[in-house]
Amino acid sequence: MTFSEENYLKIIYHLTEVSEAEVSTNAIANKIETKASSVTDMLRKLAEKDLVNYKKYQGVSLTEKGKLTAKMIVRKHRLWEVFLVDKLDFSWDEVHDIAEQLEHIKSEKLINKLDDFLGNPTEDPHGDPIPDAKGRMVKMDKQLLSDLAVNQTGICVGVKDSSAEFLKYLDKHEISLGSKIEIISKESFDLSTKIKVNDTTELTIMNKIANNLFVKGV
Amino acid sequence: MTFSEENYLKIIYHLTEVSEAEVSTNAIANKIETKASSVTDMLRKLAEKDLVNYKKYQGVSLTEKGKLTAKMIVRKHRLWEVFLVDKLDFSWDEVHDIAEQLEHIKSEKLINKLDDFLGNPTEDPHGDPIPDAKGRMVKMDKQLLSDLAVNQTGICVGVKDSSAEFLKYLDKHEISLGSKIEIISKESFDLSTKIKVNDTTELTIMNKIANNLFVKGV
DNA sequence: AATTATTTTTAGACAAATCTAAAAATTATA
DNA sequence: TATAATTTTTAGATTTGTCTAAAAATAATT
Repeated sequence: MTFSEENYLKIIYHLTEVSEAEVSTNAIANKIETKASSVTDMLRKLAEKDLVNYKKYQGVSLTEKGKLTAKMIVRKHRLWEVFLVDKLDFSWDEVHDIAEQLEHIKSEKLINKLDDFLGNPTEDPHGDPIPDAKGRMVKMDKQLLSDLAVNQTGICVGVKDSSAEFLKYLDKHEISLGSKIEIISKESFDLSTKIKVNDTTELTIMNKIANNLFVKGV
Repeated sequence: MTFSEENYLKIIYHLTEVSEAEVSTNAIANKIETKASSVTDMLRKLAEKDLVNYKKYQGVSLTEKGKLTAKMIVRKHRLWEVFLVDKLDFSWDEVHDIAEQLEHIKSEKLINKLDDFLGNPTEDPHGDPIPDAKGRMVKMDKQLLSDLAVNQTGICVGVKDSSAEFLKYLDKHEISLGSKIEIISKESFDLSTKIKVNDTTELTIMNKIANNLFVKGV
Protein backbone atom coordinates (compact mmCIF):
# COMPACT_ATOMS: atom_id res chain seq x y z
CA MET A 1 0.00 0.00 0.00
CA THR A 2 1.71 3.17 -1.16
CA PHE A 3 1.47 6.66 0.25
CA SER A 4 -0.48 7.75 -2.79
CA GLU A 5 -2.95 4.87 -2.70
CA GLU A 6 -3.65 5.64 0.94
CA ASN A 7 -4.37 9.26 0.10
CA TYR A 8 -6.88 8.30 -2.56
CA LEU A 9 -8.67 5.91 -0.22
CA LYS A 10 -8.87 8.55 2.47
CA ILE A 11 -10.25 11.17 0.09
CA ILE A 12 -12.87 8.78 -1.27
CA TYR A 13 -13.81 7.86 2.28
CA HIS A 14 -14.33 11.47 3.27
CA LEU A 15 -16.30 12.24 0.09
CA THR A 16 -18.65 9.29 0.60
CA GLU A 17 -19.08 10.20 4.25
CA VAL A 18 -21.12 13.28 3.41
CA SER A 19 -23.23 12.15 0.48
CA GLU A 20 -23.13 8.34 0.44
CA ALA A 21 -23.41 8.38 -3.38
CA GLU A 22 -20.72 7.28 -5.84
CA VAL A 23 -17.82 9.71 -6.05
CA SER A 24 -16.91 11.30 -9.35
CA THR A 25 -13.44 11.38 -10.84
CA ASN A 26 -13.41 15.16 -10.82
CA ALA A 27 -14.47 15.38 -7.20
CA ILE A 28 -11.41 13.34 -6.27
CA ALA A 29 -9.16 15.31 -8.60
CA ASN A 30 -10.19 18.56 -6.93
CA LYS A 31 -9.63 17.31 -3.40
CA ILE A 32 -6.32 15.70 -4.12
CA GLU A 33 -5.13 18.52 -6.38
CA THR A 34 -4.29 16.42 -9.37
CA LYS A 35 -5.68 15.88 -12.86
CA ALA A 36 -8.70 13.75 -13.72
CA SER A 37 -6.56 11.49 -15.88
CA SER A 38 -4.31 10.71 -12.94
CA VAL A 39 -7.35 9.83 -10.88
CA THR A 40 -8.62 7.45 -13.52
CA ASP A 41 -5.29 5.65 -13.51
CA MET A 42 -5.31 5.29 -9.76
CA LEU A 43 -8.91 4.13 -9.61
CA ARG A 44 -8.07 1.31 -11.99
CA LYS A 45 -5.22 0.31 -9.74
CA LEU A 46 -7.34 0.43 -6.59
CA ALA A 47 -10.12 -1.55 -8.30
CA GLU A 48 -7.51 -4.14 -9.28
CA LYS A 49 -6.67 -4.52 -5.60
CA ASP A 50 -10.31 -4.79 -4.66
CA LEU A 51 -10.30 -1.61 -2.63
CA VAL A 52 -12.88 0.29 -4.69
CA ASN A 53 -15.89 -0.49 -6.86
CA TYR A 54 -15.18 1.23 -10.12
CA LYS A 55 -17.00 1.18 -13.42
CA LYS A 56 -15.87 3.47 -16.20
CA TYR A 57 -17.76 6.76 -16.26
CA GLN A 58 -19.88 5.66 -13.28
CA GLY A 59 -17.82 6.95 -10.36
CA VAL A 60 -16.39 4.96 -7.45
CA SER A 61 -17.22 3.75 -3.99
CA LEU A 62 -15.16 1.89 -1.44
CA THR A 63 -15.40 -1.86 -1.01
CA GLU A 64 -15.61 -3.16 2.55
CA LYS A 65 -11.91 -3.82 2.40
CA GLY A 66 -11.27 -0.32 1.12
CA LYS A 67 -13.49 1.22 3.72
CA LEU A 68 -11.70 -0.53 6.57
CA THR A 69 -8.33 0.48 5.15
CA ALA A 70 -9.50 4.08 4.91
CA LYS A 71 -10.80 4.00 8.45
CA MET A 72 -7.45 2.80 9.72
CA ILE A 73 -5.79 5.77 8.03
CA VAL A 74 -8.35 8.13 9.55
CA ARG A 75 -7.76 6.44 12.90
CA LYS A 76 -4.06 7.12 12.68
CA HIS A 77 -4.57 10.69 11.53
CA ARG A 78 -6.87 11.55 14.39
CA LEU A 79 -4.89 9.78 17.09
CA TRP A 80 -1.76 11.63 16.03
CA GLU A 81 -3.71 14.87 16.16
CA VAL A 82 -4.69 14.11 19.74
CA PHE A 83 -1.06 13.39 20.53
CA LEU A 84 0.08 16.66 19.01
CA VAL A 85 -2.48 18.73 20.89
CA ASP A 86 -2.65 16.91 24.22
CA LYS A 87 0.97 15.92 24.65
CA LEU A 88 3.01 18.31 22.54
CA ASP A 89 0.83 21.33 23.12
CA PHE A 90 0.12 22.19 19.51
CA SER A 91 -2.95 24.32 18.82
CA TRP A 92 -5.80 22.74 16.89
CA ASP A 93 -5.09 24.73 13.75
CA GLU A 94 -1.51 23.46 13.45
CA VAL A 95 -1.94 19.72 13.56
CA HIS A 96 -3.54 18.77 10.27
CA ASP A 97 -0.51 18.95 8.02
CA ILE A 98 1.71 17.07 10.40
CA ALA A 99 -0.92 14.38 10.92
CA GLU A 100 -1.16 14.05 7.12
CA GLN A 101 2.37 12.75 7.26
CA LEU A 102 2.10 10.70 10.43
CA GLU A 103 -1.00 8.88 9.19
CA HIS A 104 1.16 6.92 6.76
CA ILE A 105 3.48 5.39 9.34
CA LYS A 106 3.05 1.66 9.17
CA SER A 107 2.89 -0.21 12.47
CA GLU A 108 -0.23 -1.59 14.05
CA LYS A 109 1.54 -2.01 17.33
CA LEU A 110 2.58 1.62 17.32
CA ILE A 111 -0.89 2.97 16.73
CA ASN A 112 -2.46 0.74 19.33
CA LYS A 113 0.13 1.67 21.91
CA LEU A 114 -0.34 5.32 21.02
CA ASP A 115 -4.09 4.86 21.46
CA ASP A 116 -3.54 3.51 24.98
CA PHE A 117 -0.99 6.19 25.81
CA LEU A 118 -3.56 8.84 24.92
CA GLY A 119 -6.23 7.15 27.03
CA ASN A 120 -8.23 5.72 24.12
CA PRO A 121 -9.81 8.98 23.03
CA THR A 122 -13.04 8.79 21.02
CA GLU A 123 -12.66 12.20 19.37
CA ASP A 124 -9.89 14.24 17.87
CA PRO A 125 -9.17 17.90 18.69
CA HIS A 126 -11.78 19.03 16.14
CA GLY A 127 -14.52 16.85 17.56
CA ASP A 128 -14.29 14.20 14.84
CA PRO A 129 -14.76 10.59 15.92
CA ILE A 130 -11.75 8.26 16.11
CA PRO A 131 -12.32 4.74 14.76
CA ASP A 132 -11.13 1.99 17.10
CA ALA A 133 -8.81 -0.84 16.05
CA LYS A 134 -11.73 -2.61 14.39
CA GLY A 135 -13.03 0.46 12.62
CA ARG A 136 -15.92 1.13 14.95
CA MET A 137 -16.63 4.68 15.99
CA VAL A 138 -19.21 6.36 18.18
CA LYS A 139 -21.12 8.97 16.32
CA MET A 140 -22.21 11.78 18.50
CA ASP A 141 -25.54 13.43 17.87
CA LYS A 142 -24.63 16.92 16.87
CA GLN A 143 -26.20 19.65 14.81
CA LEU A 144 -25.01 22.76 13.07
CA LEU A 145 -25.16 25.93 15.09
CA SER A 146 -27.23 27.39 12.25
CA ASP A 147 -29.95 24.85 13.03
CA LEU A 148 -30.53 26.21 16.51
CA ALA A 149 -33.48 28.57 16.99
CA VAL A 150 -33.38 31.86 18.82
CA ASN A 151 -33.00 31.42 22.58
CA GLN A 152 -31.73 27.87 22.20
CA THR A 153 -28.36 26.97 23.67
CA GLY A 154 -25.73 24.47 22.54
CA ILE A 155 -22.32 23.23 23.55
CA CYS A 156 -19.68 23.38 20.85
CA VAL A 157 -18.64 19.80 20.07
CA GLY A 158 -16.93 20.03 16.72
CA VAL A 159 -16.15 21.87 13.52
CA LYS A 160 -17.26 21.00 10.03
CA ASP A 161 -14.56 23.11 8.40
CA SER A 162 -11.27 22.40 10.09
CA SER A 163 -9.13 24.76 8.05
CA ALA A 164 -6.52 26.70 9.98
CA GLU A 165 -8.22 29.97 9.02
CA PHE A 166 -11.55 28.99 10.51
CA LEU A 167 -9.96 27.53 13.63
CA LYS A 168 -7.95 30.69 14.17
CA TYR A 169 -11.13 32.73 13.82
CA LEU A 170 -12.68 30.63 16.56
CA ASP A 171 -9.60 31.01 18.76
CA LYS A 172 -9.74 34.77 18.33
CA HIS A 173 -13.30 34.81 19.59
CA GLU A 174 -12.58 32.33 22.33
CA ILE A 175 -14.76 29.57 20.98
CA SER A 176 -13.44 26.08 21.54
CA LEU A 177 -14.81 22.59 22.13
CA GLY A 178 -16.99 22.79 25.22
CA SER A 179 -17.92 26.43 24.78
CA LYS A 180 -21.53 27.28 25.58
CA ILE A 181 -23.26 29.15 22.78
CA GLU A 182 -26.64 30.81 23.05
CA ILE A 183 -28.56 32.17 20.08
CA ILE A 184 -29.56 35.72 20.95
CA SER A 185 -31.12 36.77 17.64
CA LYS A 186 -31.04 36.11 13.95
CA GLU A 187 -30.98 38.66 11.17
CA SER A 188 -32.65 37.20 8.09
CA PHE A 189 -31.54 40.03 5.84
CA ASP A 190 -27.82 39.26 5.95
CA LEU A 191 -28.13 35.81 7.52
CA SER A 192 -26.10 36.90 10.51
CA THR A 193 -26.65 35.59 14.01
CA LYS A 194 -25.98 37.24 17.32
CA ILE A 195 -24.70 34.75 19.87
CA LYS A 196 -23.50 34.80 23.46
CA VAL A 197 -20.37 32.76 24.19
CA ASN A 198 -19.85 31.19 27.61
CA ASP A 199 -22.48 33.43 29.17
CA THR A 200 -20.21 36.41 28.78
CA THR A 201 -19.28 37.71 25.35
CA GLU A 202 -21.83 38.71 22.71
CA LEU A 203 -20.74 38.25 19.14
CA THR A 204 -22.32 38.57 15.71
CA ILE A 205 -21.33 35.81 13.33
CA MET A 206 -21.96 35.28 9.65
CA ASN A 207 -23.72 32.29 8.17
CA LYS A 208 -20.37 30.90 7.10
CA ILE A 209 -19.49 30.48 10.76
CA ALA A 210 -22.81 29.11 11.98
CA ASN A 211 -22.82 26.57 9.15
CA ASN A 212 -19.48 25.13 10.19
CA LEU A 213 -19.81 24.78 13.92
CA PHE A 214 -21.30 21.65 15.44
CA VAL A 215 -23.17 21.93 18.72
CA LYS A 216 -24.99 19.57 21.01
CA GLY A 217 -28.29 20.83 22.45
CA VAL A 218 -28.51 21.25 26.21
CA MET B 1 14.36 16.43 0.00
CA THR B 2 12.93 13.01 -0.79
CA PHE B 3 12.70 9.97 1.42
CA SER B 4 15.36 8.27 -0.66
CA GLU B 5 17.79 11.18 -0.61
CA GLU B 6 17.48 11.34 3.16
CA ASN B 7 18.32 7.66 3.44
CA TYR B 8 21.45 8.05 1.39
CA LEU B 9 22.63 11.00 3.47
CA LYS B 10 22.03 9.09 6.66
CA ILE B 11 23.94 6.04 5.43
CA ILE B 12 26.87 8.13 4.28
CA TYR B 13 26.87 9.91 7.62
CA HIS B 14 27.02 6.64 9.55
CA LEU B 15 29.72 5.22 7.29
CA THR B 16 31.94 8.29 7.69
CA GLU B 17 31.37 8.30 11.42
CA VAL B 18 33.49 5.19 11.90
CA SER B 19 36.34 5.67 9.48
CA GLU B 20 36.33 9.38 8.52
CA ALA B 21 37.60 8.43 5.01
CA GLU B 22 35.70 8.81 1.75
CA VAL B 23 32.90 6.28 1.38
CA SER B 24 32.86 3.92 -1.60
CA THR B 25 29.90 3.36 -3.87
CA ASN B 26 29.76 -0.31 -2.97
CA ALA B 27 29.81 0.39 0.77
CA ILE B 28 26.67 2.45 0.34
CA ALA B 29 25.06 -0.10 -1.96
CA ASN B 30 25.53 -2.81 0.64
CA LYS B 31 24.08 -0.79 3.49
CA ILE B 32 21.12 0.46 1.54
CA GLU B 33 20.48 -2.84 -0.19
CA THR B 34 20.55 -1.56 -3.71
CA LYS B 35 22.85 -1.80 -6.73
CA ALA B 36 26.03 0.19 -7.23
CA SER B 37 24.60 1.78 -10.35
CA SER B 38 21.67 3.17 -8.40
CA VAL B 39 24.08 4.62 -5.88
CA THR B 40 26.06 6.35 -8.60
CA ASP B 41 22.87 7.95 -9.89
CA MET B 42 21.91 9.20 -6.48
CA LEU B 43 25.39 10.51 -5.66
CA ARG B 44 25.26 12.63 -8.79
CA LYS B 45 21.96 14.03 -7.67
CA LEU B 46 23.17 14.76 -4.15
CA ALA B 47 26.34 16.38 -5.48
CA GLU B 48 24.16 18.56 -7.72
CA LYS B 49 22.39 19.76 -4.58
CA ASP B 50 25.66 20.40 -2.83
CA LEU B 51 25.03 17.78 -0.16
CA VAL B 52 28.01 15.56 -0.94
CA ASN B 53 31.50 15.92 -2.36
CA TYR B 54 31.65 13.46 -5.19
CA LYS B 55 34.29 12.79 -7.79
CA LYS B 56 33.90 9.87 -10.13
CA TYR B 57 35.65 6.73 -8.90
CA GLN B 58 36.91 8.58 -5.82
CA GLY B 59 34.14 7.95 -3.32
CA VAL B 60 32.03 10.52 -1.47
CA SER B 61 31.92 12.55 1.69
CA LEU B 62 29.30 14.88 3.07
CA THR B 63 29.52 18.63 2.63
CA GLU B 64 28.82 20.74 5.71
CA LYS B 65 25.30 21.19 4.44
CA GLY B 66 24.91 17.45 3.89
CA LYS B 67 26.34 16.68 7.30
CA LEU B 68 23.92 18.98 9.07
CA THR B 69 21.01 17.53 7.10
CA ALA B 70 22.11 14.02 8.03
CA LYS B 71 22.44 14.99 11.68
CA MET B 72 18.90 16.33 11.70
CA ILE B 73 17.67 12.99 10.39
CA VAL B 74 19.66 11.16 13.03
CA ARG B 75 18.26 13.57 15.62
CA LYS B 76 14.73 12.73 14.58
CA HIS B 77 15.42 9.01 14.49
CA ARG B 78 16.86 8.94 17.98
CA LEU B 79 14.28 11.23 19.55
CA TRP B 80 11.48 9.08 18.17
CA GLU B 81 13.24 6.02 19.58
CA VAL B 82 13.25 7.64 23.00
CA PHE B 83 9.56 8.41 22.60
CA LEU B 84 8.76 4.82 21.67
CA VAL B 85 10.68 3.36 24.59
CA ASP B 86 10.00 5.92 27.31
CA LYS B 87 6.43 6.85 26.51
CA LEU B 88 4.95 3.95 24.58
CA ASP B 89 6.79 1.25 26.42
CA PHE B 90 8.42 -0.42 23.43
CA SER B 91 11.48 -2.53 24.11
CA TRP B 92 14.80 -1.37 22.70
CA ASP B 93 14.89 -4.06 20.06
CA GLU B 94 11.56 -3.03 18.51
CA VAL B 95 12.08 0.63 17.84
CA HIS B 96 14.50 0.83 14.97
CA ASP B 97 12.18 0.00 12.10
CA ILE B 98 9.46 2.35 13.29
CA ALA B 99 11.94 5.16 13.84
CA GLU B 100 13.18 4.58 10.28
CA GLN B 101 9.78 5.74 9.14
CA LEU B 102 9.28 8.50 11.69
CA GLU B 103 12.65 10.09 10.94
CA HIS B 104 11.27 11.33 7.61
CA ILE B 105 8.40 13.34 9.06
CA LYS B 106 8.98 16.94 8.11
CA SER B 107 8.33 19.56 10.78
CA GLU B 108 10.96 21.36 12.75
CA LYS B 109 8.41 22.50 15.25
CA LEU B 110 7.30 18.93 15.81
CA ILE B 111 10.74 17.60 16.53
CA ASN B 112 11.64 20.45 18.84
CA LYS B 113 8.42 20.06 20.78
CA LEU B 114 9.00 16.32 20.95
CA ASP B 115 12.50 17.01 22.25
CA ASP B 116 11.08 19.14 25.06
CA PHE B 117 8.33 16.64 25.79
CA LEU B 118 10.95 13.95 26.28
CA GLY B 119 13.02 16.17 28.57
CA ASN B 120 15.77 16.95 26.03
CA PRO B 121 17.47 13.58 26.22
CA THR B 122 21.12 13.40 25.16
CA GLU B 123 21.09 9.70 24.32
CA ASP B 124 18.75 7.26 22.67
CA PRO B 125 17.74 3.87 24.12
CA HIS B 126 20.89 2.26 22.70
CA GLY B 127 23.23 4.82 24.24
CA ASP B 128 23.79 6.73 21.01
CA PRO B 129 24.08 10.51 21.29
CA ILE B 130 21.20 12.72 20.10
CA PRO B 131 22.21 15.84 18.15
CA ASP B 132 20.53 19.01 19.36
CA ALA B 133 18.64 21.42 17.08
CA LYS B 134 21.95 22.87 15.90
CA GLY B 135 23.57 19.50 15.32
CA ARG B 136 25.74 19.53 18.42
CA MET B 137 26.04 16.34 20.42
CA VAL B 138 27.88 15.32 23.54
CA LYS B 139 30.19 12.44 22.94
CA MET B 140 30.53 10.25 25.92
CA ASP B 141 33.86 8.63 26.62
CA LYS B 142 33.15 4.99 26.25
CA GLN B 143 35.12 1.89 25.39
CA LEU B 144 34.35 -1.58 24.20
CA LEU B 145 33.86 -4.19 26.88
CA SER B 146 36.55 -6.19 25.10
CA ASP B 147 39.05 -3.45 25.95
CA LEU B 148 38.65 -3.92 29.69
CA ALA B 149 41.27 -5.99 31.49
CA VAL B 150 40.60 -8.77 33.97
CA ASN B 151 39.25 -7.45 37.29
CA GLN B 152 38.22 -4.15 35.75
CA THR B 153 34.62 -3.05 36.00
CA GLY B 154 32.46 -0.98 33.64
CA ILE B 155 28.96 0.34 33.39
CA CYS B 156 27.13 -0.55 30.20
CA VAL B 157 26.45 2.71 28.36
CA GLY B 158 25.66 1.65 24.82
CA VAL B 159 25.71 -0.92 22.06
CA LYS B 160 27.73 -0.86 18.87
CA ASP B 161 25.49 -3.39 17.15
CA SER B 162 21.88 -2.42 17.68
CA SER B 163 20.29 -5.28 15.77
CA ALA B 164 17.22 -6.80 17.35
CA GLU B 165 19.02 -10.14 17.68
CA PHE B 166 21.87 -8.72 19.72
CA LEU B 167 19.55 -6.62 21.87
CA LYS B 168 17.38 -9.63 22.61
CA TYR B 169 20.47 -11.59 23.62
CA LEU B 170 21.31 -8.84 26.08
CA ASP B 171 17.75 -8.80 27.41
CA LYS B 172 17.90 -12.54 27.94
CA HIS B 173 20.98 -12.16 30.07
CA GLU B 174 19.62 -9.12 31.83
CA ILE B 175 22.17 -6.70 30.49
CA SER B 176 20.86 -3.23 29.85
CA LEU B 177 22.13 0.35 29.93
CA GLY B 178 23.39 0.97 33.45
CA SER B 179 24.30 -2.64 34.14
CA LYS B 180 27.53 -3.13 36.03
CA ILE B 181 29.88 -5.55 34.32
CA GLU B 182 33.03 -6.97 35.88
CA ILE B 183 35.61 -8.93 33.94
CA ILE B 184 36.25 -12.13 35.85
CA SER B 185 38.59 -13.87 33.44
CA LYS B 186 39.53 -14.10 29.78
CA GLU B 187 40.13 -17.23 27.78
CA SER B 188 42.61 -16.48 25.01
CA PHE B 189 42.04 -19.81 23.24
CA ASP B 190 38.44 -19.16 22.20
CA LEU B 191 38.42 -15.44 22.94
CA SER B 192 35.65 -15.87 25.47
CA THR B 193 35.28 -13.75 28.56
CA LYS B 194 33.72 -14.59 31.88
CA ILE B 195 31.88 -11.63 33.33
CA LYS B 196 29.78 -10.87 36.36
CA VAL B 197 26.63 -8.83 35.73
CA ASN B 198 25.28 -6.52 38.43
CA ASP B 199 27.33 -8.24 41.13
CA THR B 200 25.15 -11.30 40.85
CA THR B 201 25.14 -13.42 37.70
CA GLU B 202 28.25 -14.91 36.16
CA LEU B 203 28.18 -15.33 32.42
CA THR B 204 30.57 -16.37 29.70
CA ILE B 205 30.35 -14.31 26.56
CA MET B 206 31.94 -14.65 23.16
CA ASN B 207 34.13 -12.04 21.54
CA LYS B 208 31.23 -11.05 19.32
CA ILE B 209 29.41 -9.81 22.41
CA ALA B 210 32.32 -8.08 24.10
CA ASN B 211 33.15 -6.28 20.85
CA ASN B 212 29.71 -4.76 20.59
CA LEU B 213 29.05 -3.53 24.08
CA PHE B 214 30.17 -0.08 25.16
CA VAL B 215 31.09 0.49 28.79
CA LYS B 216 32.30 3.38 30.85
CA GLY B 217 35.05 2.63 33.34
CA VAL B 218 34.28 3.08 37.01
C1' DA C 1 54.96 -3.71 -15.59
C1' DA C 2 51.59 -6.42 -17.60
C1' DT C 3 47.66 -8.95 -16.78
C1' DT C 4 43.72 -10.14 -14.06
C1' DA C 5 40.15 -9.03 -10.86
C1' DT C 6 37.26 -5.78 -8.83
C1' DT C 7 34.86 -1.60 -8.54
C1' DT C 8 32.46 2.06 -10.59
C1' DT C 9 30.15 4.28 -14.21
C1' DT C 10 27.39 4.56 -18.43
C1' DA C 11 23.66 3.29 -21.42
C1' DG C 12 19.31 1.83 -21.91
C1' DA C 13 15.05 -0.11 -19.80
C1' DC C 14 11.29 -0.34 -16.37
C1' DA C 15 7.52 0.64 -12.84
C1' DA C 16 4.97 4.16 -10.31
C1' DA C 17 2.66 8.28 -10.40
C1' DT C 18 1.99 12.05 -12.71
C1' DC C 19 1.01 15.17 -16.87
C1' DT C 20 -0.94 17.04 -21.67
C1' DA C 21 -3.73 16.54 -25.49
C1' DA C 22 -7.07 14.14 -27.91
C1' DA C 23 -10.95 10.88 -28.08
C1' DA C 24 -15.05 8.89 -26.07
C1' DA C 25 -18.95 8.95 -23.09
C1' DT C 26 -22.21 11.33 -20.44
C1' DT C 27 -25.02 15.25 -19.23
C1' DA C 28 -27.18 19.59 -20.17
C1' DT C 29 -29.47 22.68 -23.24
C1' DA C 30 -31.74 24.59 -26.92
C1' DT D 1 -34.03 14.81 -29.67
C1' DA D 2 -30.24 16.85 -31.74
C1' DT D 3 -26.45 19.56 -30.49
C1' DA D 4 -23.41 21.71 -27.29
C1' DA D 5 -20.93 21.49 -23.00
C1' DT D 6 -18.86 18.86 -19.64
C1' DT D 7 -16.79 14.92 -17.73
C1' DT D 8 -14.05 10.96 -18.12
C1' DT D 9 -10.95 8.02 -20.32
C1' DT D 10 -7.14 6.81 -23.46
C1' DA D 11 -2.70 7.44 -25.54
C1' DG D 12 1.64 8.84 -25.15
C1' DA D 13 5.24 11.51 -22.60
C1' DT D 14 7.81 12.76 -18.20
C1' DT D 15 10.12 12.22 -13.65
C1' DT D 16 12.08 9.55 -9.86
C1' DG D 17 14.38 5.80 -8.38
C1' DT D 18 15.48 1.58 -9.56
C1' DC D 19 17.45 -2.31 -12.51
C1' DT D 20 20.65 -5.19 -16.00
C1' DA D 21 24.37 -5.51 -18.93
C1' DA D 22 28.30 -3.63 -20.90
C1' DA D 23 32.16 -0.37 -20.76
C1' DA D 24 35.61 2.18 -18.28
C1' DA D 25 38.53 3.00 -14.45
C1' DT D 26 40.98 1.45 -10.49
C1' DA D 27 43.20 -2.03 -7.58
C1' DA D 28 45.47 -6.44 -6.97
C1' DT D 29 48.48 -10.09 -8.46
C1' DT D 30 51.80 -12.47 -10.80
